[in-house]
Amino acid sequence: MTDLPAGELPLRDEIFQRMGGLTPAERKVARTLLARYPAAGLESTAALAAAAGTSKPTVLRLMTRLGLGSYREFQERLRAEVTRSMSASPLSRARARRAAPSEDNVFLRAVQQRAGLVTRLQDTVPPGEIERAVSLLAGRPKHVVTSGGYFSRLIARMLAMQLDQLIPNVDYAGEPLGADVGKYLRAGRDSVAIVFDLRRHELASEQVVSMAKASGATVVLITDESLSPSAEEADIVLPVAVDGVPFDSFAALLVLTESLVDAVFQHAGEAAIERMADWERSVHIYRA
Amino acid sequence: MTDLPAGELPLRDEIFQRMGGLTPAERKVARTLLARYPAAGLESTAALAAAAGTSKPTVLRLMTRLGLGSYREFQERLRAEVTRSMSASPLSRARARRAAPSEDNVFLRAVQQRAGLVTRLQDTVPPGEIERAVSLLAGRPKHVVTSGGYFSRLIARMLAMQLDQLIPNVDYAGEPLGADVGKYLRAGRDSVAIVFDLRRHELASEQVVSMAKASGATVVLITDESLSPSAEEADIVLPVAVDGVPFDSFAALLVLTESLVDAVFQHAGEAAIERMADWERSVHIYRA
DNA sequence: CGTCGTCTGTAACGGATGGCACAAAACCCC
DNA sequence: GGGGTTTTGTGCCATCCGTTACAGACGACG
Repeated sequence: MTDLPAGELPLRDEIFQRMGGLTPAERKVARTLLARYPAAGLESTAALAAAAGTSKPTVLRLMTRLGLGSYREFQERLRAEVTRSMSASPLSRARARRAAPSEDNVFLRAVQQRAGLVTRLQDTVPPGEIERAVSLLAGRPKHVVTSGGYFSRLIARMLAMQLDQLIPNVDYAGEPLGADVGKYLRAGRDSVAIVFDLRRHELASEQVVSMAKASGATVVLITDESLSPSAEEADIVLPVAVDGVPFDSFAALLVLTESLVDAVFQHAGEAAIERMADWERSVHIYRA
Repeated sequence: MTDLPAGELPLRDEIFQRMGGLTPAERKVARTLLARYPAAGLESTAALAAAAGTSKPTVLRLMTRLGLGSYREFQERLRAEVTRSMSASPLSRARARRAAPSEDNVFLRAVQQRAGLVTRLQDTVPPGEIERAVSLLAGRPKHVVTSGGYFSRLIARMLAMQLDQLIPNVDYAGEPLGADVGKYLRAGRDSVAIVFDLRRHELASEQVVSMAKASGATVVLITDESLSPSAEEADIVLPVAVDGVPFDSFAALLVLTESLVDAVFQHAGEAAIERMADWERSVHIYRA
């Protein structure tokens, strides 16, 4: 009963998986489709295009590329999928109750919740997007800058420190619109700007992204699942789950950046190892 | 479970309940709506009318009678409901992952490894130690200072920022042996010093712990499983798993601190909420 | 049987929709 | 740097949409 026709994944997964082989504008559509699933796909082409920041034909081209026939066919499949998923919903209600092991230990509950966020990372970040980010960073960019919002800047800083061990010319911009503006103006065609912008999106991040784009840099945006407004301008978007009660958590964010660095290391090989050796030699910390 | 705005039942229940007060033709529409929910409602008025064996205007009259404004409004509500319901059930995801091309993905391996570290947190940190740490911080200490090593200072800083939202007089000491030494000398009998010292333990951390102890502060040490040398002097020791290849990970460390903050918040109650409100009021970040 | 009120379908209208051809723009590779 | 290719947006059309006005159908009650 839960079986689908052979080869027919749920649309969400189909899109998720094939994101790598899309053109940039198509990818923007795919992103908003996943971010607001399935509502975004049940609206009109015009509405979807507007939400994604592109045009109607791009939406239609996405459909043809995914091998779904017309947009109407796509919507029909979506509706069928939704109906199937909702008629099975009494089940999911039971799951939800079981998933909440009502332990009165506040701390452990917080830990488990965050462990869940980390696990979800495999679902929120499209593999294709990661791959692109990794080869971008491992492909000897001339210059890499990171920056973030009020809290997320700390993760940005950590990313910069870790990345700096692997590749040259990595900078952290604490005040991208102030004292550190030069680090962005220096950016050129193969620079990379990594921008963090999480929930309660800050106005400044949009300006930073625009500035980076304007100077020709490739922009990697790391944001929450609701997608920062800057997502429209960014070249690569890595969405991350951060929601928790009462506080949002950076757990998945940190794991994402660490794993990104890890992957870059594996990908860059020789050069990275050499640089790490240099690093170890010149930066000396007094050990116990 | 899923709490809705007051008075807003799921549309399905709303229709079901008010079926009695409908005209026969309207009831036919309602029936097909319920029979093929929600797909039938996401199609056009013409399609729905045809499926129900009536005419378009009847469909529209149903909407007005149910107090939903236009048909488009109705569809919008339906879409929102569907989205909410589907984002709560990450049921189908596992399939997609299994079906994915089995490139032994470096990134995913890194993520999973870190997820493991977070899970192990429940075993590495003694519950009693956590409990003591929490009641220490929630017990209105006069003063709290955090500091860390070369990398871990970033986590220390984050902890300070988060804690600062809950309790007064929280400081981060970037250079505990340099410019920020005053923050430690100020410490008294009920001050708390939180020190991070991870693998490749740094000499400086021992000095910091000694200094804090000397001035009467209670010392909380957060360290890796092999235990920092400073563990001997510390009052509370929270061990955390950090080991990974090729790099150690701060994932569990961050989760520990966040969850600690979470627990302190739950424990401190009223006072913390009040302080958070103040914080929210005075610190304003420009949002998008 | 006629009249009233309610219920329902037909017809028509403006606006929005999905789809398409075509030209501009961006990109890439010699 | 420039030729060729890919990618993307604009303008347009036929169609379908949601909505409204209107008139016929039905039933109740005098």
